[in-house]
Amino acid sequence: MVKKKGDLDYSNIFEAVEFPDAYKVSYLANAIVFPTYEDVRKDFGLVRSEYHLLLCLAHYSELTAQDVARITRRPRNSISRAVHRMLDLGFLKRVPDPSDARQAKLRITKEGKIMHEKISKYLVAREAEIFSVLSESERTQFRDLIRKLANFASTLKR
Amino acid sequence: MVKKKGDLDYSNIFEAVEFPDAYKVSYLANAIVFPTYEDVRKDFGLVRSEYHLLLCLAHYSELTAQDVARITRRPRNSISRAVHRMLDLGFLKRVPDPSDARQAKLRITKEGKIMHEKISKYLVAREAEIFSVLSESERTQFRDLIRKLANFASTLKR
DNA sequence: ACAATGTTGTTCTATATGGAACAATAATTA
DNA sequence: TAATTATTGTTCCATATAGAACAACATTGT
Repeated sequence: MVKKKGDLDYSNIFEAVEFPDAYKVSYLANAIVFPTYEDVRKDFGLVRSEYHLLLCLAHYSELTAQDVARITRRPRNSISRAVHRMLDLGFLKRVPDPSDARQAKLRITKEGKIMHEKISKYLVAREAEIFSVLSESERTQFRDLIRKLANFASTLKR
Repeated sequence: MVKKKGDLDYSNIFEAVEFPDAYKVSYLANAIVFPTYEDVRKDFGLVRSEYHLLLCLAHYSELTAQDVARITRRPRNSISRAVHRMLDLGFLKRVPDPSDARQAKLRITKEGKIMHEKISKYLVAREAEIFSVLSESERTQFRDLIRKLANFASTLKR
């Protein structure tokens, strides 16, 4: 019996690696999160920062670019670039802040909301697919744990 | 009492978003995984694909570039580039496969192992820091759940 | 045996990315 | 008030990234 290519068990490394939990989070990022951003880019024409901007402004009525950078933990310049593109696309509007001339308040437009809903629908379906492997109670457990981790991560210095 | 900048609760979005679990996985990737790759680049001089290569070959004695791409879910060309740089750096050696002239078997060198151990040590400490927010039993729970998700993700078509 | 199809590793190219430096403005401190 | 320090948003730049096409070779099917 000849050893075929597919016989190599690629998932051994999940347990062998010295930091197995962090590795699997990283693996999920590579296997799911980033391909998903790529899908959004291909299907909806928005890159990661642009979508993040839309997402934030769909949930907070008014934010500065800096706020978005903090919320999403992305670099300011990426968000800055994204703001310009989203303004051009008509998904955002921007008004200077009279009380602080350095910054400008961003709001989502009607068109932006529509785009956000389309993308959300896709991402909700994708989430359902990924988490279908967990039972209801497992999913509840996971939700609690990932919440703790995310909340903790949000307190780390940048 | 004036509302200060820091008062905005940036983590509201964790619960408000339409796909809260997937969002938090993505957030962890942005907040932790990718900054960690960045640290590795700055402190050890290896980019993501290069480190992945080292990691895989520290755990599997012999792999092709394609194997590494599959294991890590990264594009082949990224791995290809990484292979050349790692050969130059003396962290890898490569021997053509006599039974298949298309491919070559990769192995880690002594120097590569030393580098891998240094990086691992850093990553183990980082993992400990991140997961310190969970109790022992929570961590066990999380390990089981993330294992299921990662194993499932590894079955998804690329 | 031969054609069609698939696989491996590579180069080329276009784009996304984030650090660094910057100007404008605001906040803090002497 | 004046000087220093911090913040915002921006541009510039160097690099990481992944798709696409490719040549070489292997496999499959007829």
